[in-house]
Amino acid sequence: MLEGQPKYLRVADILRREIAEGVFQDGQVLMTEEELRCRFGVSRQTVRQAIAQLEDDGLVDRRRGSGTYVRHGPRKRQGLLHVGVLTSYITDYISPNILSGIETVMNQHGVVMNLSATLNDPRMEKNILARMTDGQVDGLIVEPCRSAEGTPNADCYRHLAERNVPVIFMNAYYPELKGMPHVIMDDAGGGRAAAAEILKRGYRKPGCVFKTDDMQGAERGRGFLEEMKEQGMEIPEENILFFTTEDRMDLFDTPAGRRFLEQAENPETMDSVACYNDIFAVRLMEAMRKRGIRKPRELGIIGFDNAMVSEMTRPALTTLGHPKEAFGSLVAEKLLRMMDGVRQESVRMPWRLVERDSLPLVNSIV
Amino acid sequence: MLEGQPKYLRVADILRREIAEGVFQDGQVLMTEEELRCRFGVSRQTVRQAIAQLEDDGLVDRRRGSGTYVRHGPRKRQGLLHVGVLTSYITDYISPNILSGIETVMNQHGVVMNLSATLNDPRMEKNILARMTDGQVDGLIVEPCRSAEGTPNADCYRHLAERNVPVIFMNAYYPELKGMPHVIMDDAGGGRAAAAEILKRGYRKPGCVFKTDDMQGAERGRGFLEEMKEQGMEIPEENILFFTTEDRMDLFDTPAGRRFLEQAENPETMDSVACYNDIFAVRLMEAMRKRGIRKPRELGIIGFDNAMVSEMTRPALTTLGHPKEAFGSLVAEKLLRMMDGVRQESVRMPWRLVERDSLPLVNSIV
DNA sequence: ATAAATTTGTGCGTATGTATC
DNA sequence: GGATACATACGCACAAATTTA
Repeated sequence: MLEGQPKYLRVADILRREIAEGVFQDGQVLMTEEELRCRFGVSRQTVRQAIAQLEDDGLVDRRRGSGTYVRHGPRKRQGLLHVGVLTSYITDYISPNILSGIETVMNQHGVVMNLSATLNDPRMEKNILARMTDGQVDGLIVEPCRSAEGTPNADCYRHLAERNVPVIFMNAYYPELKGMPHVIMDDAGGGRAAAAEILKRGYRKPGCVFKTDDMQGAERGRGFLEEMKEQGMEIPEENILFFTTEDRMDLFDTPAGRRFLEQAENPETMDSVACYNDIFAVRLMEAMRKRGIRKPRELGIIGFDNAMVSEMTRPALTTLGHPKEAFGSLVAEKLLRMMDGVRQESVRMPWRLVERDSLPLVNSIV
Repeated sequence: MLEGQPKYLRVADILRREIAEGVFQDGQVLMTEEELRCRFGVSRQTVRQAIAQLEDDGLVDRRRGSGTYVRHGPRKRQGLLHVGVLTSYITDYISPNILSGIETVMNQHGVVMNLSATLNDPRMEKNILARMTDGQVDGLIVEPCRSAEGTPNADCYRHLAERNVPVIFMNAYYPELKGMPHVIMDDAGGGRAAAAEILKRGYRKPGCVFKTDDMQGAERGRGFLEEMKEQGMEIPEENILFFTTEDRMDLFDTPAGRRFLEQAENPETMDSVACYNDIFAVRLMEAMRKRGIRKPRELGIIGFDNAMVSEMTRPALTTLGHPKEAFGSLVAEKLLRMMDGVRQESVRMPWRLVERDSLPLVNSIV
């Protein structure tokens, strides 16, 4: 055979491309085996072998006595609807709360949930998407990985879109995927709110710790610094600590982390810190306590998310509260509506300040 | 064709079974297409169609010019391994803790987790299994539904076994599925421990509330009643409340539940209760408090699982502690070993009494 | 090292079965 | 019932890869 490739694969490729290009309408389509036999000048067996490939890919349905049908849009399943959920982690931090909101709504609607963790790794994301794409789900909720960098998996998402599998993003989104809605927190606004609160409470030497490889961190940091600047507060570079997923485990043991801690030890150079989230707020407290040079109370700290830990630390964390369960429910409900064919707009939810003990008024510090 | 089934499927089934039974050794095996043609008296094409099925299931490898090889042990995948996890609920009660243990281990081994909830409904279970069976996962962790009644989905599990997908059950198991290992708590032993503890602390009018449609509840109840009997304590029927998943939401609003509460209100008829788990222990406390007739402190209560709520109630719950994270990790590790082809034994883990305030010594009651 | 034999892969023709319209 | 279209089944020929003599 010319080209080395067997005939049936070449036929399959041609048909695959034509289907992708929309040559065939959605209803009853694809020529009969007999027609294809004539068109390509091969035997009917070869045509069947080619179509078997397409069927494997979920591109066509063969119905005995009726014909071979092109399947644009999601595979019609008998029985229950299935929804895929991709998060960075399943049982970490506030994920269980968000998932609980999603699960509740899905259960109410009798929809099966299928949950996988990406560990914030785009390769993992690709791998899971590949299976989801294989006609496995009727809808998809995704928490992006390293959203500040865009995604190498845009093709996978476009592929889902081509099959009419609705996708909604939560907590962040990939800017290159225009058509897909998202539900996020107002991260830039949260950063501004944190800055405003720090200044309102009388702090004059603020610092901050923000993650830079996801959209949430980048936006929170941007908002924070902009608000500070607009209110006339210049923050020296040494008081700013940026980090990425890589050093999330031992941030305050890195050179940059240690330099930051030294700044934070001295009340003359730093009197308050806005932290990417409650985990890092707690880690900062621990690191300060371990060094034992300043009492934690002497450094004002504000976190993000209002995670469980924020209630349990001493002093209890002042933080911007993430709606968690309500957030998850909203995402789930929007996805269900999309699965009903109703277009959904993106949503940016506001933060709510949760005042506890870690960011006291300046003159109340002992 | 006789039997309605096409020949190629029947040939495939026979071969599948023989592979499962180990008729073929692992190295070079499976007879050649020509031999199979003679053996089954069908054409070579039909044999090839049958073998194509097995190949789809990942049971055999075909190598041109060489032969068709049986693949015992897990399917070699390109890319990552995928593990399916089926639990009753994802975010309820102690599930997140168990899942966290599983997730940690899976992440350490670079295995993708795929999580679905059955809502304790065998139909849901079947639905999810059907997709998992479709060559989607390399291993499966299952928390059974209504395990006391056996399962209508035994076929699905056998189907998985035939395809060399290892399955491990947790918290309970289906007795009809002999070959598959499980990791469970020693529920009967826990029931006995609860009974012994109640008597040791001087209670003389015990009652109990147990679920009957899952193995855990049935075993806990059995152990409890047996231990009581062996220690010479007869429990009147009115002090025993059995229930099923259906009335889990409003147990103490059912006729039987209300009768039980009336018994519990009177110190002469009941002075202590062993509860199926911590949720029902808390519900019982609430129901008693709502009726307002006795102070909760006057009724000794012991729960199961050491869930988060058990620390937060007043009085804090005395309970038998479930290892949760360690339990999940153990399950995950065993499954991974099974995926490496190492047979695993079932495990029954012991309970550990967590003494708090809800089951005080009798003479210390005010 | 080469040739021959073996084994799976590809391709075609034909006949018949069965579901759908 | 008849026409149509996919499903199953068989036989044959040759190609390509591997193993064996």
